[in-house]
Amino acid sequence: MTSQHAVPTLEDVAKVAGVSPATVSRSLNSPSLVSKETLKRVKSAVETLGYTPHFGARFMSAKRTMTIGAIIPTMENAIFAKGIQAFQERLHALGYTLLISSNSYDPEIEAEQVRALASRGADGILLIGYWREKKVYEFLQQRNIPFLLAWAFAANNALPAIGFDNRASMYQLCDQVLTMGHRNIAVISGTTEGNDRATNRLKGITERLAVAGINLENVPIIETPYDIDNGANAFEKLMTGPKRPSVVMCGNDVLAVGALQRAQEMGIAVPAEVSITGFDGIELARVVTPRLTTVCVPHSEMGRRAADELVRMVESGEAGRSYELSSEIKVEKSISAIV
Amino acid sequence: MTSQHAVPTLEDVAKVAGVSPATVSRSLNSPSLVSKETLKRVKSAVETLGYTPHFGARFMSAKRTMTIGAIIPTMENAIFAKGIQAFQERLHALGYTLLISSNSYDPEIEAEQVRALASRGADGILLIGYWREKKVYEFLQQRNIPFLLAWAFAANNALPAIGFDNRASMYQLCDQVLTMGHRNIAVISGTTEGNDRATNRLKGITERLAVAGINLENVPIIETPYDIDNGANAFEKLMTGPKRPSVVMCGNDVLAVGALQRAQEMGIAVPAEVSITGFDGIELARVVTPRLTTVCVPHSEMGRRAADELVRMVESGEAGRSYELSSEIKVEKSISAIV
DNA sequence: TGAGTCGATGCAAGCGCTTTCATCAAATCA
DNA sequence: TGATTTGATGAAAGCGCTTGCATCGACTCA
Repeated sequence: MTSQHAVPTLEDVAKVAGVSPATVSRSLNSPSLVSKETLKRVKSAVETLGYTPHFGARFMSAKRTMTIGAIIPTMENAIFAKGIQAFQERLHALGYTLLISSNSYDPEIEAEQVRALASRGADGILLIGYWREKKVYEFLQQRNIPFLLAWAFAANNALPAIGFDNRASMYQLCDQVLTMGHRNIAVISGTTEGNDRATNRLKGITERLAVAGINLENVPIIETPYDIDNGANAFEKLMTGPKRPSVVMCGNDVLAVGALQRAQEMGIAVPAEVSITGFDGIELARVVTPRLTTVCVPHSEMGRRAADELVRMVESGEAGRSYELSSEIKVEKSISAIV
Repeated sequence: MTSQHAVPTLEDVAKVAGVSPATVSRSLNSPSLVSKETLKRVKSAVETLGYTPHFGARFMSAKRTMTIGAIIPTMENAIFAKGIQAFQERLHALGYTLLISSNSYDPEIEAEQVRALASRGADGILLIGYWREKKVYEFLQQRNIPFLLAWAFAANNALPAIGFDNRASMYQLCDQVLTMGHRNIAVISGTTEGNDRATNRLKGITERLAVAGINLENVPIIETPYDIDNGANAFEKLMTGPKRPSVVMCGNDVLAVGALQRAQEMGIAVPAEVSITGFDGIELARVVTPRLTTVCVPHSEMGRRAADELVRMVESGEAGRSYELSSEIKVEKSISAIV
C-alpha cells in the first residue's frame, strides 16, 4: 500500500525544478528574492512531489519556529476551552501554530511542560495565572522566551499579564450580595493551593466581609477542586450544618451549578430558601434554572488579545505589556434579596 | 536581565562532564550502555547547565519524535474537550506529547493541519470521523503516518476507527421516542455537509421513521451549526410552524439545550407540551431542568483507548484496529409519553 | 565604452543531535 | 599465557534546511 518513496526533501524539489536547494529555500521563504520564472518552476515541483518542509531541519537552521505554546490547567472547563479556542484562531490568522498542554493543575507537570515547549522551540508561551515556582520564570528568562500570563491581572505585579482582577471582581460580587441584605454567607471555593485565581477570589469575599464587619469565624468555607459533583457535595454539607446560610457563594460556575443541582435534589428552593452565586459566566450558568448570578469574563476576547500581545512580543522583541479586562456582574434569578 | 548565555547544547554538557557528545547522548537515551560512573557525571552536568535536548536536532537524526497529533473540529464542545483531555493524559503517561489543532469544521484547514503535523514529525495522528478528502488519506499513507479516526464507527468501513455507531445510536433513540407514542416528530440536526457524524445521526432518525411508516415529507428538519442559540432559534421556528411537533429530536445536546431554553422563554412546557431529546451525554444535559433525554457516549474512555491504540500502531508498525464502543440511551424528564 | 550596480542564483558552512564503526582496556576462555 | 569476547567510549558522518558570501550576466551611468 505504501509507496517506498522516502519523503521528499528540498533537494528533491531542487532537482526537479532544475535549481539549487538554496533557491528553493528562498522561493519558499523569501519569494521576493527569486525571479517569477523560477518561482513558478519551484512551485510546480513542490506540488508534484507533495513536498512539506521538514520542521526539525527548519528549526535547526532558522531561529524562529512560528510556534506558540500554551499551558493550561484543563481543557474540560469551558472557560479555558473558549479562551484557547479564540487564542488559537487568532494565532492561526497570524501564521503561528499553537501547542497546547494541560496539566490538571499540577505544578510539577507544568514545569516539565515549559521545558518541553522550550525544547520544541516555542517562540512564546502563554501561562495561566501568576503563581508558579520561581525557577520556572528563571528558566524562561534565561532562555529568553517571551511569556504572557492570562486569566489574571494584578496591578501590583510586573509580569506581563492579560486578564481581570479576580479579587476585585469577587469583591464586587460580594458587595452585591451584601447589598441585597445577606449576612449569613457560606463559601465554596476552588482549591486555593498553588492557584492564585482561586485564592484571590476567596480573598475578594473575605476582605469585603471583613469590611462589612462580619466575623469570618462564622463564615463556613469549603475548599474543593472545581467539579460539579464536588460543588454539590460541598453544598449539601453546608446546608446540613448547624446553621443554614442564606447565600452560598461559589468560586466558579461549575461549583455553583453543582450546588444548584444538589439543592434541587434536596428539595431546597433557590433562591427562596438559599441564594447561589457563581463566577466566570460560562454557558452552564445561563442554561440552568434559575439562571446563575455570576461574574462574566470575556474569555474569547482575552484569548484573542493574548495572541496579539504575545506575537507582538515575539516579533518586536519588546517586553510584554499588561492589560486589564473588565468583568461584569450579572445578577440573575439564583439570588434573591433578604427582606 | 537575561544572561547572554546561549542555550546549552549536548556538547556543552559533554565538556562539563568530561566525556564525548556521543556518550552524553547515550546517557540520555540508552543509559544501559553507559557506566554508572559516567552516568552520574553526565546527569550532574545536565543539571548545572539546565540542559534541554533540542527537539529539532533530535528530530533530524532520530526518526521518532514521540509526538502525536490530533485534529478536532473545536475545543468548545465539551464532547471533544473531554475526550481529548483523556487522550492527552494517557499519551503523557505513555511518554508522548500531544499536538492539538482545531479547525472549526473547515475541511480546507484540516487538510492544511494534517500537513503541518506531518512536517512537525507527528508519529501518529488522530482525526475525527470518516469524511474528508481522499487526498488527505493518500498523503497520510504516502508518508506512512499511522492515523486513527475517533468519534465514529462504521462496521463496513475498513479505516481504523474507535467510536460508536452514530446512526445506530440515534436509530435506537428514535425507537424509544416512537415507543413512547410520538408520531409527530421534528428534527434539529447539526450541519451535515462534510460531517459524517451529523449525517449518520440524521440518517438514524429518518431510517427509523421510514420503518415506522411515517412520511418523511411531514417531518420538519432544520440543519444548523452546533450552537446553543442556533438550537434555540430552530426550535422557535419549529414551534411557530404550521403544526407543532410533539417531540423535537436534536443532533446533539448543545442544540437540545438551546431548544429547551427557548421553550422556557416561550412559555412552552417541557415535556408537557413538547418533548426534547439530545445526543452526547455531556454535563450540560444533566444540569438543565428538566434533564435531557439523550445518548450517553463514553468520551473519556474513547480518548484513553484512542491513545492506546494509536501508540500501539506507532510502536508496532502494525495496522490499526477498530473498536466499537457502546453508547447508552438515557431517558430523562425532557420526554414524556403520548397517551 | 569601461566602471559600478543590481538582481538572480549557487556554494558551502553550519544548526545540535543520533548512530555506526572503530578503538581500547579489561575480563574471559582454552 | 595468547586469543577472544565484552563493555565503555570516541570520532565522524550525516539528517534537511537557511543564509552569508561569491559569482555572473545584464544594466545603468557618465
